[in-house]
Amino acid sequence: MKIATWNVNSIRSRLDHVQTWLKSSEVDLLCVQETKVVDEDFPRSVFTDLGYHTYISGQKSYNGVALISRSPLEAVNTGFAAVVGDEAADYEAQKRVISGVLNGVRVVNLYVPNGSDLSSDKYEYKLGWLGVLRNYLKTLQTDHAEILVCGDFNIAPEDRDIYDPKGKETHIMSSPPEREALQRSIFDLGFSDACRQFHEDGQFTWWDYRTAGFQRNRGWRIDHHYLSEGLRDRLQSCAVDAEPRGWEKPSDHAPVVVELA
DNA sequence: ATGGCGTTAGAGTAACGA
Repeated sequence: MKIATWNVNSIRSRLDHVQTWLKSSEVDLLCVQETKVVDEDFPRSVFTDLGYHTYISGQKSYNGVALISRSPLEAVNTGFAAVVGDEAADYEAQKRVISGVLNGVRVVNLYVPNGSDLSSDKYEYKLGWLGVLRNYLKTLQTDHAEILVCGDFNIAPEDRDIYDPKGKETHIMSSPPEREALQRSIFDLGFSDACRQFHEDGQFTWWDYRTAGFQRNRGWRIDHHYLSEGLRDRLQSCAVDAEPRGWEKPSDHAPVVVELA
């Protein structure tokens, strides 16, 4: 089965791209971030007409996540609080988490806060959010042997995931505290980076709209698939599809696809 | 050093993203 993650930067602005890409990529499940739309305005029928089941958690203007699946998903839930309860109360307003079970695999679709810059309140929010993520995933692990955590993490795990890492220790998405939080919330729980099973470097997933970032391949790898131990042996491929980034009026992110046996 | 581009909201800019 093929599972993709893609930050579309507004599902309504990217509707044509998402439809076109769904048809050509033939993924079983597409995990979308930054839908930027309240649930009642989500363009559901477009995907229903294409034969997909849609599960959404959105809000006005910002954030928003969705699961678009060929088969119905089981046990879908949204937000951290559905799993960890009151501890996540401060993080429920922003819609950044949706999860469902496909063929026995619990798939978690995340839109990790950006953080703005290191002196911002949003940076503290990002680190706090990642702390709750750890408990959320630990709790899921008690019920599910096989978990895939994917999404826009807004963190480049290592310097080789940035086109030019010079000076990036004070930069959002690559500062040491963010990387340490990723270590605690993902790698310390036994998850592994699907991309690293196939690629040593490159594989950028985001290029800045400004300064012709894509044309000059000034990219960052910040969208990821993380696999529980049992899924590692089933991983057939992990690849960025940079093509839609070159289309007219693109999202600034490209989709990343994993194939599991 | 700053802003650069794109989206949303909503009517001129401002917030936000990364």
